[in-house]
Amino acid sequence: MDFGTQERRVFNLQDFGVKRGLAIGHYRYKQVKPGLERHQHKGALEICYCMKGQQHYKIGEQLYELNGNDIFVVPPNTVHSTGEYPEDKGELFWIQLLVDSSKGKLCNMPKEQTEFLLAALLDKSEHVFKGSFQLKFILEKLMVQLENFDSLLSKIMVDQLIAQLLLETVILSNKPQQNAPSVKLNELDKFIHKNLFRMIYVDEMANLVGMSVGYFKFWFKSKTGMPPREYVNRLKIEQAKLDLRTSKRITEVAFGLGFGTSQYFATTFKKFTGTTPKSFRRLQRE
DNA sequence: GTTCATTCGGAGGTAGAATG
DNA sequence: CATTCTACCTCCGAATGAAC
Repeated sequence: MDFGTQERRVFNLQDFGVKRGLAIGHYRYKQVKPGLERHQHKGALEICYCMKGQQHYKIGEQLYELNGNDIFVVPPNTVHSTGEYPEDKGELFWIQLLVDSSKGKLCNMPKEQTEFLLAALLDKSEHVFKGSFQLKFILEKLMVQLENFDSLLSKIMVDQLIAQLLLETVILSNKPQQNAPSVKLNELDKFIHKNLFRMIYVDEMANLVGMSVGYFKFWFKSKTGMPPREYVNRLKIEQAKLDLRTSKRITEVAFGLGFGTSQYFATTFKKFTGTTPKSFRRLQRE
């Protein structure tokens, strides 16, 4: 049941009789992993559902940034990678579907419905758009079914869930994107940058925008896709990368960003970058 | 001396439901 | 939309020790 405890899993959809499917996968990393090399999926489009944290994709020279609750579609036969970025801390699902209609039906849907859905997705490829709670629900259910696949009932469920998933994804892709950055979020950003050198508590941020702490956390996550604390730490680590290019000692950099100890700074740094401050500095100098 | 991995308890943060 | 409550859990920071 708790597939979330495993950090990464991939299912081959062919094994489950989904003729138009290649693979479906899920990861939940507590710290970054090495990035993905340039690769492509022959005849298959890939949909990525970034649930938590952040993820970058690069197609050609174009870089795409996904935050929590974002969806991204990679067209078939398109070379893509995570660029210079790692596979980031966070949670992500992906599914690969064959576009060639001669491979059979997709989830037992009538042909024209399948082609309609896939065409709609291809149309939105290389665009980032917002997901929904419903999607997470479907994806988790799907993974549980694949994990405990035992009967015809499972097969029916899997087909149903994939169909639901695609339908929901297409509906979301057509929704107008309200990505006007909120005024409150801008203020917060300024506040955080100004106070990057010290500890920043969540209740301070909540006060700043005039919300209760409890609601603030919910609101913040719905806007940025990550909890307040993580957002602050990401910014601190970005600043740390700059500071490490100077001749400051690592301990100084740590204290300068409000970390209580250099040890804790090192672990946090590694969580978001994949390397420790010392080796990061060494790499920069080479 | 400096940096960082490991371990561990408590503080603070998070998710989710119930409610106005 | 905003608030409060609560059970759970992660993260922070101190201590220790190893590697350089």
